[in-house]
Amino acid sequence: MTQATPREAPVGRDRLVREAFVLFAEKGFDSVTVRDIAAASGVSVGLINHHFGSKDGLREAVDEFFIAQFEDAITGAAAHPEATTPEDHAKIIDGWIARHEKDWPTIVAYFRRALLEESDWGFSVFQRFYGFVQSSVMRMDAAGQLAPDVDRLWLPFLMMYLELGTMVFDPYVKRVLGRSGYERDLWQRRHRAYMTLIRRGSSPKRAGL
Amino acid sequence: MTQATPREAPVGRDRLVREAFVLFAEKGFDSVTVRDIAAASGVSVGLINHHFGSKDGLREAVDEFFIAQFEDAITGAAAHPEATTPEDHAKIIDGWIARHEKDWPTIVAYFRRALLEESDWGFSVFQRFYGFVQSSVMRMDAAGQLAPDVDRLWLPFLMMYLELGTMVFDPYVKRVLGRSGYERDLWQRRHRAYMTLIRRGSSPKRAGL
DNA sequence: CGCTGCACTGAACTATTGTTCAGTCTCAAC
DNA sequence: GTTGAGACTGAACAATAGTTCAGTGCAGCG
Repeated sequence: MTQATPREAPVGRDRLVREAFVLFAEKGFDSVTVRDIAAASGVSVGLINHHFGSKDGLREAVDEFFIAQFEDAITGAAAHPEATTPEDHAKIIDGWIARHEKDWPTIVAYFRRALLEESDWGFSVFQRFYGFVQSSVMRMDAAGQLAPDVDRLWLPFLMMYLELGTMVFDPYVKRVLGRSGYERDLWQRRHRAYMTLIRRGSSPKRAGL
Repeated sequence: MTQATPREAPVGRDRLVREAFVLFAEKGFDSVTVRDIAAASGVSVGLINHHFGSKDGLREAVDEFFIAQFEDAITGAAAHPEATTPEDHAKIIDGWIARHEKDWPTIVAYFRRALLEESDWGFSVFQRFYGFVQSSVMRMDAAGQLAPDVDRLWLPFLMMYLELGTMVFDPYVKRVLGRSGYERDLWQRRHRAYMTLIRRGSSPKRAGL
């Protein structure tokens, strides 16, 4: 309680969260045993329940750890109300990805599993991302950047599918193309393709059919 | 071996596959026990290993059962080389969905898991879907229906993301909107929004900025 | 020095789960 | 009627996993 408490960050707890994060991302929650995690962290099995009460408690801690990383991506984006065009909000996302380049594969893997499991917090991430994209679309609309016949309900979802789909289906793209869509040049091409599609679609200029 | 063998379709085996299909879709392979499946099917636990050798054997049988249903969707689509526009191929998909309306939620759930679990056959479905969409795009291109600056590599993937994203993220859409995106009116709206986006994008007519 | 609190250990415990197998029942074939 | 094959049963088995808990070591404190 006094200020300079000497043991404020139990080393075991910290290691457990980080190692569990990697293992959960790699193999999935059910397929990882507490003994795996303890071994990878170099601690004993008992420590997990000592700190987290149960394996599920550890999962919650890992989820919080993961969300904390996303936090600045979402709130950081919301802190840019001047972002009105798709370019703007895509740039914010790209910036965040660039900052997390090192552990990007692990983040993608964990996120995939979170979506699969339909956990509450997975939904909360989805929901906040939706709020971000949707308000972005509303601003575009207010600025007269949206054609009148565009569906205001579905457009945000479709934009999210393009963004999240890139993430979720990247393992398959990798197997089709032989390389990840997140490799720099491919990613930049995807970026342009996304912009083009959102703005002008795929039909040639002369009156779309 | 003679022609009219009386017990050609063991009732137990059949029920096990169908019930396991539903349970796997609902809760995921790992979360379903052989006892769950046996109880739901009204048979004994031993029967599973009698017919399938192991729980994994049952999974393979369920996968085959599932793929068999998709087979006609893919090959049926490939059997329509006259389909050139996005409308055409969307119509084929819609037709298939309509034919499977009854067990559509289960199919979506199972497919979701297959894609997110990165199973080999999940990839093969992705790959074939890619082949279908990609050749469809190539035909559009040949027919002069593609703007010159559209990225030929990414467009098929982006189109797939819109299609598969609707499927994979539907549970979340359901929680945001309170209804599934596959309910008829929403689905039709999404269909139009998809078409509009693919063809003309979201910008107003007067030269998209 | 003794006390207290806390991180940490690891053997033991318990529940669950996939698998096995000896045996039953049914039905077609001879 | 006997036989054989295959569907089917369910108690028993063995492995695995999450959890418990008595105990250790150490750091701060009076």
